[in-house]
Formats: sequence, C-alpha cells, structure tokens
Amino acid sequence: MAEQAPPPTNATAPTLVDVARAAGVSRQTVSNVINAPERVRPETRERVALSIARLGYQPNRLAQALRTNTSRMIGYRIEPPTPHALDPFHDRLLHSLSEAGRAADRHLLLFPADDDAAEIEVCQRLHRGAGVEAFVLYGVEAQDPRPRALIDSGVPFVAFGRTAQGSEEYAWVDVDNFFGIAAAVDHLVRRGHRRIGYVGLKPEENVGGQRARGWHAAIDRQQLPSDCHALVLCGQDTVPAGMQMAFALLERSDPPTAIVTASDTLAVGVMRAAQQWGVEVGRDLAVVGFDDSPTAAALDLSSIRQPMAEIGQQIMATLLNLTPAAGGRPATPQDSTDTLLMPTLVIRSSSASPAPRTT
Amino acid sequence: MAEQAPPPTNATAPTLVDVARAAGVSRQTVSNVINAPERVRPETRERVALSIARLGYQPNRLAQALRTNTSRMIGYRIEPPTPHALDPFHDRLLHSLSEAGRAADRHLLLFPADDDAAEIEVCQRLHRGAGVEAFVLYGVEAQDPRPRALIDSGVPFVAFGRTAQGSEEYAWVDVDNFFGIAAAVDHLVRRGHRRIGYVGLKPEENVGGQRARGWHAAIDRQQLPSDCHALVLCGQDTVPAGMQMAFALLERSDPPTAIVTASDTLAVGVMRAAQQWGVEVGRDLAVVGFDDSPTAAALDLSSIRQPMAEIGQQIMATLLNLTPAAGGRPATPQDSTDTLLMPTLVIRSSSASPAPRTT
DNA sequence: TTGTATGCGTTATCAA
DNA sequence: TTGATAACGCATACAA
Repeated sequence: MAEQAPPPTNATAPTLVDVARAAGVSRQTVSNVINAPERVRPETRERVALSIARLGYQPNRLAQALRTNTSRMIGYRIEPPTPHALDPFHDRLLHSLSEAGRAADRHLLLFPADDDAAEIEVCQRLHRGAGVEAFVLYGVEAQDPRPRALIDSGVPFVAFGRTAQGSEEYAWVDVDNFFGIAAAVDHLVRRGHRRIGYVGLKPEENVGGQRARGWHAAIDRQQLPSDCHALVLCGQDTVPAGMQMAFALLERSDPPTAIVTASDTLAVGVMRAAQQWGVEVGRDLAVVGFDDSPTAAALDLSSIRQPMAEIGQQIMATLLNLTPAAGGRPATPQDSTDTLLMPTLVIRSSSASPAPRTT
Repeated sequence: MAEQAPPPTNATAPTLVDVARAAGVSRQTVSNVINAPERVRPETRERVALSIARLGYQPNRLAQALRTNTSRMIGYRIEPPTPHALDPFHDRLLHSLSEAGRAADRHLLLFPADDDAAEIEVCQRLHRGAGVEAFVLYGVEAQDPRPRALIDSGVPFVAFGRTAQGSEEYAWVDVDNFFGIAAAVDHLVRRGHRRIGYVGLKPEENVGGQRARGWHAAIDRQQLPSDCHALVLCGQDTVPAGMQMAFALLERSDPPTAIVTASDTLAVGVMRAAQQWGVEVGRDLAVVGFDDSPTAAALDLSSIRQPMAEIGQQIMATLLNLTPAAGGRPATPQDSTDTLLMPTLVIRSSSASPAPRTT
C-alpha cells in the first residue's frame, strides 16, 4: 500500500518576508536582490543572499506567474501516436525542446487535443487562463487553420514546419527537406547510381511536397536520365505502403538501382520488399531513408538526419523572441525569426554502389 | 518574418468581478456557483451561470493555483531518448497519461534531468515552488534513491515499475512482466514448440529480472526439457546485442525452435541474426517480442502488448487518490493503490509452429 | 539605496 | 443564502 510520507509538508516553504525578516530588511529589498541586484548596495545584497541561501528560499512561481501573468510554460499538443510510424520523432522533439527550455527556465506543458479546432481552443484557454506563454505548432500545413486562429486571438506561437509558401506572417522553424533529399541523391550519384527512384509521402502535404520537389530538382541538377522522373511513387507513411510502392518500382522492366525514401518507415517497407523480391539491399539495391530513427541504425539504413538538438534550440529561441515582455533575456544561440535548418546524411551500408551490370 | 498579431490582448480576460458585476451579485457568490453550487439559491445560480456563459468567463488557473497552492499539474521527467530503443514507449506513455489527465483536468509538466539526483531535486523544487501536485516516477529500480527521497520531502508520486519487492511504502503501477513472458511461452508450447530459448534484458534490473523469472517459471510449469534453462542469455537492450545472443543460441548443437525475447529491440536482433544464419523466422524459428511496438507490427513480429491506455488511467487515478486535498473528486475507473496490469499477446506470423524435424 | 502601499484573481472565514 | 474582509506570494510604482 501507499502511505505517502508525513503530511504534505509543502506548507512551510520560506517566502520573501521570511527572507526579509532573517536579513533584517524589507521584503522589497529581497525582491530587488533577485530581480534587480544592481539597485542594491553590495553589502545588503550579500546579507540578503546569505539569508536566501540559508533558508533555501525559492521564489514561488505561482505568485510570480499570477503577478506577471506568465508562467514560463510552453504549450505543446501531444498527438496520438501514429500506430504505423517507426520513428519516435516526438520523443526526440520533446526531449530537445525540454532541454532547450531548461537554459531559459521554461517548461513544457503537454495537452491532448483531438483535432485542429480542439487544439486552437485549448491554446486560447491555456494562454488566457493559465498563463502559458506560447505554443509550438507541430506540422503546420498549407491550409492549416491554426496559425490564423492563434494570430487573431493574440496567442504567440512558433510553427515547426512551414506552410507551402515561404514567407509568412508568423515565425517558423523548419528543416530543409528539399536539401535533405537532394543530399541523398547526390550521395547516390557519387556512388555511381544513375537510375534512382523515389518512394515518398503524399505530395499534397507540406513535408511530402518539399521532399518530392527536392527529388525532382536533384534528378535534373545531376542530369540523370529524364525517365527517372517516372520512378516516383507517393503514398501513406506506412511499411505496407512502402512495400507496395517498392514492388511497383522493382517489377518494372527498367528498375532503379537505388531508391530514396521520404521516411525510415517507407524505407523499411522498401527493404522488406527487396528482400522478398530477392534483391539484396546494399548490394543489388541502395536505399536511403529519412529521419535517422533508431530503426535506421538498427537496420544499417543510410538516412537523412534532422538536427534535433538545434531544432529544439531554435524553436525555443524563437519563442523567447516572441515574448520579450516575459523579462527573460533570450540567452539564446542567436536572434531568430524564421529558421531553416540543414539535415545531414548518415551513410550506412544500405547505400552501396550499384552492382556491376550483368546484362 | 513574424509579426505576431496585435498586442498580446491577453489583457482583457473577464474575471470573477466582471461576472459578479454583470450578474449583480458579489464575487464570492460567483465563486460559490462554481465551487459549491449547492450553497446558492437556484435562481441566483442560474443568473450567474448566464453571465458566466455570456462573458465566456474562465477561472484563472494561476490565481486558483496560488490560492490553493496546487496547479493541477503532474510532473514527468523526460528522459534522454535511448538511441538504440526502437520502441517509442515514452511517446505512448505520455499520450496515455495526458489523455487520462484530461478527464481530471490535469496537465503534464515535462522537465529534463540528467540523473536521479537531479530528478529528485527538480521534483522537490517544482512541488514546493510551482505547485506541481505530484509526479510520475518512471522505471523505479530496486536500489532507486528517488522514492525514499521524495517520501522524505513530502512530494507525492506514483511509481511506474515496482521495485524488486512486492509491497512498498509508496503507490505503484506496473505491468505483469512475469505473466507476459509466461503467456508467450504458453503460446509457443501450444504451437508445438518444446525447445524454447530466451533472449533477455539484464536480470539484475527490475524489468529484466521479472521477465527472466517469468520465463524460467513458465518452462517449469510447462514441463519443458530442463535443459531449456540453459537456453537463456541476457544483455543490453540493443539490436546488436540481440543478434549476438541469437547467434550464440543458434550455433548450439541443440538450438531452440523458438525464442522469446524481453523486448522488440532484442527481437529485431534475433530476426536479423536468423536471417543471416539462414533460418526463416516464422517457419524455421519462432520469435516473440515484448511491447508491441510499431516495429513489431511492421515486421510481423508476435509481441506482448502492454495496455498503454490503462497504464495511463491507473497512474492518473492513483495520483489523484494521493492528493484528495486537491478537491478533484477522483472521477476515476476505480479506487486504486497498487495496480498490476495484465499484458496481452499479439500473435503475428513470426511465431508459427515448428518446422517438421528433418533429422 | 531602501521601504510602503497597492493589486494580480482567486478561495476561505466569518458575519449578516 | 449571501456578502464583506483577509489572505496566497510576489512585483511594481512611488515615496522616503
């Protein structure tokens, strides 16, 4: 059973007045020592600091929050885990954001929401009623209702993922998907591949579109055979979908020797299909994934890595820039409005050179 | 660039007095309508309710929190993502907890911490200084310093994962790992397997020990050949470790026809090893994983599923029971102190019957 | 440089 | 049943 300690001795946390009494000053002076040390004479400051340390005083954040109407919390909608996604992307993003928030003394507040409308509503409520400073909007799409709604209601936020258009009326952080895919194509070309296929996400969505365009552009830039443009299939982000698309490419009379995919999940599908088709990944067929998930590492899959730590830092930096009122001097890597971060390619054994032609 | 709306119009949220004025009553009456409706005459109540609705009044949670010294937030330490784990377990747990918290109007507050000591320190600070009601301790181990420290400092918490001993001086929720492994063994026996091996986690750790003991017990109960007890290897929770252990089992003169693993990550290692060894999973070798991660589904791997939704609900229910002071009538599935939840086995094609003996 | 007064929005105590 | 008064812990404007 659970007998939980004595009474919730939460009761006796020392307060400003306690410190003031102990140091023999007024509580305002204590407040100044904390919030504006330069306005206090060094010796008083020291005496107060001593009392603070001795009592283990910590400012009550609830009181601070009520007074300043901001609770140093960043809201994040936790999405239902997509059952097919192999990639613990949210884990990593949450960790990255939390870690970045630590330096700025910000915490993440998680909330569930069933859809965009619910998310908007909760953001407004949390902002107005709970002092949540700002929000991170994940996966903003072209026709996404969230940015407009939040702007209109004065709720600060940073979008992770741009809309289709470049410049927007809100701050965003994104990864250069276009560049990432291009880097994968370049790598495969350097390895000697000429027939490169692409298995992608729905191009009408933001991420899917960027990655698909990156692929087409890279094919052109590398002056690969123009019929490569036919070696492209897009669909859902699931392993079975990846398998199906891979089969469709492999059964062609002129199959690709390499396949770039828009996600590790799709790449796993491609690898499974290859195995069933009797071609060996890393020898007969090169495969590159996207996200550098643990799965990619486990399967020796080359993959495009998103810079998670920087993503968190940039989002947090941008958030802090939005609300300078909060008094927290940004203390961030760099001033930031919109940021496009570069992914890198992690090369493993799945993206070897093409097998010598047996024809 | 980001021009973020007008000014933070956060300013004009209606307050208790606004409602009171609109309804022509005192603010205390409004408060009563919300917190103790039975103490207010129905007609007044109705009038006030109307004003509340008309103004879209929402209680300011910061003020509530300051006054009642509890912010309806549950603290959760976000762990660094383990690079080798294929399983987005935290994603799912966080979602499950958030969802369970929604019904009780609780939110999750995430915080990073580098080690146990840091976690303890942050929990204490957050509890005393930020009104965080209670915490979820993940993966409590036998010699874990956290429970003792939190009990001593009066910080309420629920442990997910028991320590080695059964009854403790704190509340916990756990999954019956022992039962889960046993269910896997039973299933394989029903399928006709007699030589069943086990690839597990470090037995000196809590989870690893429970699962390993579950395996040994099941072997005995099923009266399998006693030399099965030799078909057990334990190590790190990584794919390479799983591969190594699988090779060690496969190269024996009397290899197992089925392998139960203590994680999907290990199972993937076993499957890769089998493939390289030239035996086909689902035909020559049965494999069962643990966690029913997306990876398991993707690879057609039979796996033991932890009941994520119930885990979240039970943890939340237990948390609310700890702090009845908070005024939130539990509103939970059932009163709960310590809870052991049952996993279920998800059967896929990796755990077929043994191939007919060719000897 | 330091202290005093006031208020953030709510809940709790008590009197009417 | 309702309302006045006090307090939660802090910060801000202003006076000393």
